[in-house]
Amino acid sequence: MSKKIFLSQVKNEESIARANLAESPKWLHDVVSDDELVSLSVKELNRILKGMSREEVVKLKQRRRTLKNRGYAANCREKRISQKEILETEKHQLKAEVDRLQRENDVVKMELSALRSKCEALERFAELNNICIPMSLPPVTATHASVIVKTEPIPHTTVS
Amino acid sequence: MSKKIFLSQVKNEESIARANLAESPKWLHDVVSDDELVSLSVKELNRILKGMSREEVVKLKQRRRTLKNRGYAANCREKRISQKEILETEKHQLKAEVDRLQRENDVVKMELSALRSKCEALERFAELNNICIPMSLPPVTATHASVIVKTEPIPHTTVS
DNA sequence: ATGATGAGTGAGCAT
DNA sequence: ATGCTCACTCATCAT
Repeated sequence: MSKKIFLSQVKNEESIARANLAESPKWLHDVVSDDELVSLSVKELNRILKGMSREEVVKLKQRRRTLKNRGYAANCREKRISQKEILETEKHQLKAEVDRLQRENDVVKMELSALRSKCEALERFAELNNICIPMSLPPVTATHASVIVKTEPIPHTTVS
Repeated sequence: MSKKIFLSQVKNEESIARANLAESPKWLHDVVSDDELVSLSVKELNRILKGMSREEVVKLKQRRRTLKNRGYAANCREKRISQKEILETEKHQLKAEVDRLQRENDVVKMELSALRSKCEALERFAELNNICIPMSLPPVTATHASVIVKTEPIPHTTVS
């Protein structure tokens, strides 16, 4: 799913100082570096923990937890950002789709308008010339949707 | 624009302990509460600062800054959330618009299809009955957009 | 000085 | 134990 970030975390001087002075004595960092400590498996961690005092074990585990948390926080932020980007992408795609449909709609409506005028003109022409159009050809105002009618046989009846 | 949050910030026990012990001695909180301190104007703050030692002034100003920051952070989080909600709302609106246009499109296309069949039938009827249609009534395939184009001028020229 | 934001920390929840 | 997320603090940048 999401890319994991645990290595190469950057700490500013203040943080480093705090970490070194308050959380764990310098020599612990000689045993394992941050990057190592955070990526160790529990088995490997336990091997390193062998021969350490209770307090040392607690300190080291706490440092590991803190480093992990640092990574989790970074993931959390990255996830937040990428989700926002996804939302924006989807939004732009929908916007493009709306524009496309709007344009298509305009075109079809103009075609429809032109064709309707044409059809009405034909009917007026027929009426003026006393041509009787068969019942099977309904007036142009009818809008029952019969899409597949192109091939129907046209009944032709001549009247005057 | 955005609602400001400075009052009623919640701190957990650990934070309170840290604030009390490390950042400012208890008695400073007797002078001004957090809620007061954070909402004071500079003038009012200076009045309180009168008669305090340099160090006390610095401490109090730092506490004020920290409290302000707490509020800024809360605003920041809230802003993040509301912006996400805005994005989602816009997305849903666009989705609804797409659906609406899609439906409208379908309807218009069906009308167009039906009308086109109708028109073709009329012309075939005319041809079968040797009726001569005047030149001013072009064939149904022509689509010069003539009459009731209520939409704005879209830059598309040829359609069929 | 004030406000905003990225990164790091611990608390607390869920698995 | 691990992972996530919230609230907070601090550093840093902009106004």
